[in-house]
Amino acid sequence: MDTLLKPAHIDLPASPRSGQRPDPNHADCRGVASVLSRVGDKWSVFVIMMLGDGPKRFNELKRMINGISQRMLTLTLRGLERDGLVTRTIFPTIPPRVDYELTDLGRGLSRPVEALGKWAMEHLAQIEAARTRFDKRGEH
Amino acid sequence: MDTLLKPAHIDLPASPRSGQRPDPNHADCRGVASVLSRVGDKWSVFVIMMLGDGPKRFNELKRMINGISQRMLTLTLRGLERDGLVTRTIFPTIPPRVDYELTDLGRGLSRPVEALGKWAMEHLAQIEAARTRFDKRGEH
DNA sequence: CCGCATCCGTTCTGATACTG
DNA sequence: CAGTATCAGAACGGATGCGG
Repeated sequence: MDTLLKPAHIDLPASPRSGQRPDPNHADCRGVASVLSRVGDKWSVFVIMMLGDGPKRFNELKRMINGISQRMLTLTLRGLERDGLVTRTIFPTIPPRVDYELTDLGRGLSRPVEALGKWAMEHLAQIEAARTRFDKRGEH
Repeated sequence: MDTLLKPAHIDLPASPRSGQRPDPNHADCRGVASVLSRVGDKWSVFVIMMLGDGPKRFNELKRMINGISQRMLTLTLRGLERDGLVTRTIFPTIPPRVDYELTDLGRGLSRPVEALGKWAMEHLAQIEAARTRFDKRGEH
């Protein structure tokens, strides 16, 4: 079990040398980063959104997201489970069935996440326009 | 200028085979993903937050974030600039001075982002507890 | 049906050194 | 001070095959 499905996450970039003196204001930045990188994870956001509707099965999620590979979905779900954002319920039937559902914590997170998603959809055009403009200028 | 400071971003995972039939509901997921991955970018969130206070200089930002390397800060700022979220103002003085500031678009984004950051800080303890618990069980 | 493990290419990151 | 170039190591991500 050496390589496992390496979650890796980010945990902490490990606080820098002791010689440094970050503003106390930003002392918690590292910790926050580890939470945000879960959210920032491309797939996590989608999974959280999909699960906002209610519990889903593995392949149901896979189908909904559709661009995701099995591996990444497994990894994402594990990460979410690890962080206490989703629960994993196994029904030892044949064939097996596994349901994923948001915890209260996860449901709380889904609100800001959906706000972000909403914003993203509304301003998508503007951003893409800006991107195109920028790229055109850059290609000197 | 071959390797440059490769931005790479994500742009689009490129939509899958045409044989697939994702719910129309998720047709725009890909586009949203490219926006979210900017937000999800560990550093982007911090930069946006820092800039929420007002314009900042390059090294000022570097100092505030403190875990970031010069390279990553440059990359992050470029990406943000590309997306039309921040402006870059150069003062051709000696020594040179460059100010970064949120655009209106960026300021709009900073609201949901800060909500997310706020949530992250408030629930950090719960998440870390869940993580520890999970890891302890995993280390069979 | 659910999910773990391995191979293996691609991408990201940090450290360092060099310009204007 | 602000930024670029380069390189080597780490992490990510997908495809495939196996097992409960």
